[in-house]
Amino acid sequence: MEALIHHIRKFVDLSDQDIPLIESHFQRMEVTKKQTLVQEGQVCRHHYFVTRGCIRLFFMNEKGVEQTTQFALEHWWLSDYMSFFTQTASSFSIQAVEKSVLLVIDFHSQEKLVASLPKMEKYFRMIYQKANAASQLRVKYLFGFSREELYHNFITNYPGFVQRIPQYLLASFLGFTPEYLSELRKKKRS
Amino acid sequence: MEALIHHIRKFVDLSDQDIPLIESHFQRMEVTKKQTLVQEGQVCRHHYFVTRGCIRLFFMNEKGVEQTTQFALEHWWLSDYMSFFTQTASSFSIQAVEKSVLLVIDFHSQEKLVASLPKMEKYFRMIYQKANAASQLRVKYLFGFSREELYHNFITNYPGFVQRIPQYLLASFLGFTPEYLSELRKKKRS
DNA sequence: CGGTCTCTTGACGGAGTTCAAAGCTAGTGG
DNA sequence: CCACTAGCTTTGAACTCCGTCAAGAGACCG
Repeated sequence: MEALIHHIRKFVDLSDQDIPLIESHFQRMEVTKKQTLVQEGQVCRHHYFVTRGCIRLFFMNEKGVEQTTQFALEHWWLSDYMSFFTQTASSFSIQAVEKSVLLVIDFHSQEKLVASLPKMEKYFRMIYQKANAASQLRVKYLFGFSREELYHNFITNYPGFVQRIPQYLLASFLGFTPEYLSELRKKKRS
Repeated sequence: MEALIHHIRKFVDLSDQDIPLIESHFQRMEVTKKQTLVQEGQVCRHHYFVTRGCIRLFFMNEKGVEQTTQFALEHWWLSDYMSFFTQTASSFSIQAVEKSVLLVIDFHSQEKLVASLPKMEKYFRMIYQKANAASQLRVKYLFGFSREELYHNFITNYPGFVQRIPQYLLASFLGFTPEYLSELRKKKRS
């Protein structure tokens, strides 16, 4: 839980008595590699905070291939926000990429928490604002760069992360096939 | 201003004395077609609420072609959130697509407003949450559909909007060339 | 060590781009 | 209110990036 409290304190001031109140709304959860947290079509009931490990958001495209759209590493939040917010069927699945430790909060607990503690309302407002900013830039990269450039950007910006995940997930995240990724790697070497 | 108040009331309850306080933080602004509100490289100082008309977010790609990433119609919010939130150089431009009426609020006014009126903290939290949900779905569509499918989805989901904007903006938004859009339209007719 | 999952290689094809040129439309000023 | 022009849209040909398919080589796990 300390990781979460520390993260919240980057955005708002918490008094010591706020902490148990916040913690009481979350549950700690350990998941194994490839464990599914949410299945496309079900309601995404939780908002996930990654304490350790890595999870991903993905969907199945028309050809039956998994398309990853987001990763969440340590100290990132993730959910299918449409499903979470409206409590309707999810259009994504969520799965652990590695053995991970998560803190989870369900929709009603989150609403109760922000209602009872305005600091948390502010915290989530800021988290969402940041996520929004990141999405806008993501879309800019997707439109502004060729797949080859996306690959080069990614490996230079997140060299450590590239080590952690299999190639096929990276290809899926960048929006191309493992075969083409392999070709790019070869090109780079020579 | 009524449009904004009405919009806020869809998310939170406002008392009558809240209204002048809220209104005092905004400025009304009329812009002509193609008027630039923010130039890529400058700080995006405002958050824009569209009362009437349409504005867009775009950037210049390496080939010198404008790439539109978002439109905002009546009752939508728009900004370069990274620039707005951190008050650093923007990586997008914002321009009016048509003659429009906007309500604008600068970063410090918005922070003051949400600090003085917790309802507005909640309102913006919800606005950002919705925007987030929309972004996730947007990325899903971008990855999951071919450009031709994106085009068909768009014209069936937003038939009225297609009438309002020039073809080349639609092409830019969907991520392909006006030439290819022209080809798709021809294909559709026959 | 055997089997399954992951990564690599290469040939081929097709969706979408680029370039250039001509036709069309709409806004502007006279 | 018309005429002119700049900007938008259409066409078509050549080209390119990247997907598909199929087959082989590693790598990892029981």
